[in-house]
Amino acid sequence: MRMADTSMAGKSPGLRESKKRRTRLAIERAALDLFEVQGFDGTTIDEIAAAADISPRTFFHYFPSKEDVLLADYATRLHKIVAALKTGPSGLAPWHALRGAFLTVAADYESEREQLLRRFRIIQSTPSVAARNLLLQASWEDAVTDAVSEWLNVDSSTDIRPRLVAGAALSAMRASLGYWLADNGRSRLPDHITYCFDLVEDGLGQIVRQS
Amino acid sequence: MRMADTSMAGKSPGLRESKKRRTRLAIERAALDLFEVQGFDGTTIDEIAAAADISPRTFFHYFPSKEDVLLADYATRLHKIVAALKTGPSGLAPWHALRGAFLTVAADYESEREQLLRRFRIIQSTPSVAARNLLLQASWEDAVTDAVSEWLNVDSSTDIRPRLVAGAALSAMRASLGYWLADNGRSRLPDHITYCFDLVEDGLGQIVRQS
DNA sequence: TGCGTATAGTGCAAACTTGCATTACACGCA
DNA sequence: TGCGTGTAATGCAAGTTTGCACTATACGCA
Repeated sequence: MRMADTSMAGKSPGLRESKKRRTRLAIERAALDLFEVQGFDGTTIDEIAAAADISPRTFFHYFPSKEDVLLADYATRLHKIVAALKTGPSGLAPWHALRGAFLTVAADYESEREQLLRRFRIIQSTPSVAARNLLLQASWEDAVTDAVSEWLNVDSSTDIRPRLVAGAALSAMRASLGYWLADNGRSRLPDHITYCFDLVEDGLGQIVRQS
Repeated sequence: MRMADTSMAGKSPGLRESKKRRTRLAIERAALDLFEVQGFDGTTIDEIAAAADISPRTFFHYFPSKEDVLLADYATRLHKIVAALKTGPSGLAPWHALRGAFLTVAADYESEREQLLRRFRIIQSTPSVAARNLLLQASWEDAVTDAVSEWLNVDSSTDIRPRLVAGAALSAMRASLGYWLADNGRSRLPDHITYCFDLVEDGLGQIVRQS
C-alpha cells in the first residue's frame, strides 16, 4: 500500500527509516530531559528506555553508550571539518585552511550556543562523558592528520609533522572552546580561534621566549 | 596522627604497608601476564583476582578499573614532569623548560623501552584503555597549564595562552611518542621531542605556510 | 600483653555494556 | 494479496563497575 508520502527532505522516507529517525529523536529528547532533571549519573538506561518507549536493550542499538547520547550529534561535526578541508581553496597555506575549517565549525557552535552550553556543562562535569569526548577528539585528530598529510603529500607514518600540525590545531580549538565556555559564551568563539591559530603560527609569540 | 617515619623514605614498611605493596604488585603482575596471553578483553577480573589471590571486589580497591592496571604506573610520571617544571632553572624560557621536562620523561621511557612498548601495544589496540589514557593526558595538560600560568604569572581562567602552550607541548609529546612507537623504538624518542618542540617554536616552519 | 580504632578485605546488589539467540516486522517481489 | 528475506527489536546471560554494609586485622597505646 502506498503510504502517505509526506514528501519530506527530498528523499524516500520509508516507513522503516522514518521510524528509526523518530525513535532516535525520542531517545535523545528523553535522555537530555532526564539528564537535566536528575543528572547524568542519576539517570538509568531503564528510565530513558521507558521514556522513549523502547526496551533497554534497544537503546544500545542507537547509541553505543549513555555518554554518546550527548556526543553523537556533536561527533557529526567532524565530517564538516574534514569536508571543509577537502573542498577548501587549495591556494591557501595548510594552516590557514585548517583555521578556516575550524572557524566554520565555530560558527555552527555559536549559532547553537544555548544548546551546546547545556550539553557542555554536563560533558565537563561528568568524567565518563569527558573521557568519551576525548576519544572522539582523538578521531578528529586522526582525520585531520590524514587530511594534512594528503595536503603536504607526505606519509604520516614516516613524517611526524602532519600529526603535530593536527595536534596543534586541535589544541587551539580545545583551548578556545574551553575559554569560550568559561565565560558562558559572552565572548566570541571565532575570535579565540583566530587568536590561537595566529599565536601558533607566530611560534607562540613571546610567551615561549619570555623568562 | 602521623606514623613514625624512620628517616629513610620507604624504609619502615609496616606489615600493613608491605602487604599492600605486595598485593598491588601481585595484581599488576598477574594482570599483565594474563593480558599478554589472553588479551585485555579476554581477561576477566575474576581471573586476575584468582591469580593474585584476592577477592574480585578487592581488585577495585587497588585500581579504579581494569584499564588502570596498565596506566597507573605510567600516570605517576606526571609528577616527574611537574616536579621538573617546578625545580627547573628559572632562567630558562618557559618553552625550553617544558622541553627539558618532557625530555626527562622521555629518558625514562627509553630506559624502560621494552616494558613500555609491550604496554603501549595493548593501550593502542584496546579502545577502552586508549580512552582512559586520554583522560590521564588531559590531567597532564591541566597540570602543565597550571605550571605555565604560574611561570608567566597570569590567570589561566582569564588568559587563554597557558592552556594553548600546554596543549601544544602535549601534542608534541604525543606525536613523538606515536612516531617512536610506530618504529618499535628503533629511533630515539628525545630526538623526536626536540624536533617537535623546535618546530612549534618556529611556528611549525614552512609546513604552515607551504601551499 | 591486651584493647580500641582505623583501615583493608569481602559479600551483595544495582547499573552499565555487550554478544548471542529469538521474535516481530517492513520491504521487495510475484 | 501473500510470501520470503533482511533488519529492527527484544530477552537473556556474562562481565565490569560502584556504593553500602559487614568482618578481619594491623596499628598505636596503655
